[in-house]
Amino acid sequence: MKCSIPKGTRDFLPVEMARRNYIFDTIRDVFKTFAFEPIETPSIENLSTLMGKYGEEGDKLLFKVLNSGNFMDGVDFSQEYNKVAPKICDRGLRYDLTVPFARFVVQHRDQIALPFRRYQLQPVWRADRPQKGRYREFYQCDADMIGSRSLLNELELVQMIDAVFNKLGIGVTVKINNRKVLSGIATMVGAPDKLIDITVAIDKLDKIGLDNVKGELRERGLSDGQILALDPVFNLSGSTNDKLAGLRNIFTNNADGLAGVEELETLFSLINTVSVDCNVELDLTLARGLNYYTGAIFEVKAHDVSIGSICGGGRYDNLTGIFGMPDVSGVGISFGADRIYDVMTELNKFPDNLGQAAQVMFINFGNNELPYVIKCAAQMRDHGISSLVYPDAAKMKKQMDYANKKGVAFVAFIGENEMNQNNITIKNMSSGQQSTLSIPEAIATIQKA
RNA sequence: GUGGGCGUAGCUCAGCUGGUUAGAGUGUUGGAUUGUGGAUCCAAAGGUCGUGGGUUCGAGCCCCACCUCCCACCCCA
Repeated sequence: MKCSIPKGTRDFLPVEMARRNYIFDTIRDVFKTFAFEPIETPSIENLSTLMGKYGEEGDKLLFKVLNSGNFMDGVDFSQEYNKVAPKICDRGLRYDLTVPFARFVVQHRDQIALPFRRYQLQPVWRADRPQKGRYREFYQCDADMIGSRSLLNELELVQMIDAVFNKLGIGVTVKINNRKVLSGIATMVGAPDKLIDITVAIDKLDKIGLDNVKGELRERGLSDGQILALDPVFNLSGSTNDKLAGLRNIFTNNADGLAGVEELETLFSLINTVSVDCNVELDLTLARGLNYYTGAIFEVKAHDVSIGSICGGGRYDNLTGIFGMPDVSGVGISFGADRIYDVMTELNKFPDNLGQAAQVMFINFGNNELPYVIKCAAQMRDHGISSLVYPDAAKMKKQMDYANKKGVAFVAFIGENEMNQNNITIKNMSSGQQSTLSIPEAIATIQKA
């Protein structure tokens, strides 16, 4: 039988786990220092919780879970797939952590104090076609604050992004935009209903160029006049302040747009009051497809690596409203641990002392010495030293070879001599040095190494 | 969902314009070496050449279909 795992999923070897945990630990530490508390939610949610939150594309990418039992009874299978699916699938795998979090807040509103800040490190699933940096199962590391409209929250998210990538040693640019500015633009050209179409097209500006963007806008149903009306936006240039000032002029009498500009002005002036090492820039072409965003939107790109964004997020004013708890605004970011892993691999940024199965391995000479060996190993473990007793009295070469491959720091020899004199011989595997010591001395030596 | 590329040993790959018994390196196992690893040498095991069909006297190689993985678009972490 040929064994394999489903498309877009991966196994992780011990080395990989050590590196992944290094990323998770780094992110978790930053979240904790910003006073976020952990929660978890189930892998499967009711499909009704998930559907319609991520746009048409997102609905297609949801993994749906087939009902159990006689789910085919009374279902008309001659209908289209998207009509049949909701009837035979009541549940689906979560697509992100933000929507389940909104559901969580509504459901547990009596047990949490607003404003509430939580972090959550869990896998999500998308039925995308896999490719570089895109998996069907991947981890998101989310931090969200809910129940506060203060832009201080946005500032702290930027500081957290800065802290995480600083610790990991990755150079990044944080791009910031505001959905209200985008909808202001849509209103300005007289196509508020085309907000998504306009943003998706504008998003591609740096990739396909102005002419192609205009072509795409035309395809998406904007008139030539409307496209022409966008020119003042495309012509904005200069510093962040210049662009924001330009937008103010464009947005006279455009309440939505002006509100967005004001938020951006406030956020950028806040950012200027703190010290941030990474690049932070205003990017008016940043759109982000998830259609629950209503205010600030963030996206983080790694320098020197061509991969999608490694972190993203934004403010959502009414996500809980869908579940029956209106007027609770939230804002959050999500770190893509798997992409960060890929970036760090490509840039060779992992520390090389990560992960070690055992600090000391006891050579197995046979049943005579074994009771003493077991006692020694127990003492080592009591002192927090990870210890391994080779399970079989195999040939010395084989045992040494194994210790070498495992990368254990010390090998312990306990034969007749050592046992009789209550000693232990330990060998440092990287230096090759070897000495016979009392057990407390050996413990001290290993702990020092 | 659309387009492109790949598929030969556990892994990385070679295999000539189609020719008889499919190779190397690495890894695995055993030995040289009975209380000492990384090096070297020897030996062994390991393949329905992605799957199915077709062309041919003859297919790993040519043709068709399907599958997989990779890459790009789309979208996004």
